[in-house]
Amino acid sequence: MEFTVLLNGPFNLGYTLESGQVFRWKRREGWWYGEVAGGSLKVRQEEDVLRCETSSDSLDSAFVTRYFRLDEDLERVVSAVAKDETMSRAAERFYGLRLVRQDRWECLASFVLATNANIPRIEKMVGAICARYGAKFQLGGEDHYSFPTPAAIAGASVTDLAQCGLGYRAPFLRRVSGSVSGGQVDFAAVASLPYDEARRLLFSELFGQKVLLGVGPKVADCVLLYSCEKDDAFPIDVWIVKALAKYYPRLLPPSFRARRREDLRAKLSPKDYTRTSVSARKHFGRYAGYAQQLLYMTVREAES
DNA sequence: TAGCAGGAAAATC
DNA sequence: GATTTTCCTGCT
Repeated sequence: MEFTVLLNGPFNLGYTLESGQVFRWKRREGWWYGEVAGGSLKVRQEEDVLRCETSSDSLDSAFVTRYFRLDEDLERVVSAVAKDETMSRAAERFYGLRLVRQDRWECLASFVLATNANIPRIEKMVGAICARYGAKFQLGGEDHYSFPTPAAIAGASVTDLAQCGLGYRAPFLRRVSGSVSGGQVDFAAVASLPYDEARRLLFSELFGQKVLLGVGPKVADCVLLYSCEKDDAFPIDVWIVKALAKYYPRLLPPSFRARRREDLRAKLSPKDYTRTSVSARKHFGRYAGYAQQLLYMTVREAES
């Protein structure tokens, strides 16, 4: 199916897909190709129009609008976030960057794999589990694979999963898949609750065991921000630590700053993660997640 | 609560 | 080509 979506607010497809929120999009000859919702979506931006081609009728303009959150007022977000020099420059430099609304299960599984990895590596791992456990479909003479269902991964052996280059992540992914396919994760409830309660739900325990083993504060924040519309979630990865140290040192705990002066590789302890999260969310406000995304882009560009 | 293992690939030197 | 780093979490 071919169609166009008329943009009635700021949007930049490239910034949005290159900001590390999604792992199944590739740019080729001016087009972006992504596997979403069990099908394929081919998109390019022509100023204020998105030109789309999709593999199924369910991937329509309503889906695209929903996925890219095009019905939301980005100007309002920008004006709320661009309160100082750093943020207004970032908002201008990466104007049109949006958070997407991706599939919750896919987002959870992807970020469980994201520990101790970089983006090319994550894309490789995700691609491998899709090719092995996803449903195959054809488009444009090519094979494509949908993201596997939780049951498909839960039914695999850890050894088989490890074959996809997951390493120590394989048992975590399988456990998480089992919890999700077993109905122990109520994503709808997570999405409906405010940040703190939603977060608690992701950390809930059953028989004294975490339901989602392998999901710590960072992964939880990513799931809340990228798939549950918690725009005030503020995931803190190594890049955000760099950005905060550079532009907002006062948001980092003094003790951590001291340690980091000794060793630039110093990592946030769980306690420091919480402290930083609280101060950053307070500082950046209800759209802290957008601020985080802009900081990420800014510091990545500055370091490259 | 601090330190460390985990595991493979990318980035860096 | 070797070393370091990489969108971290769990365990001791």
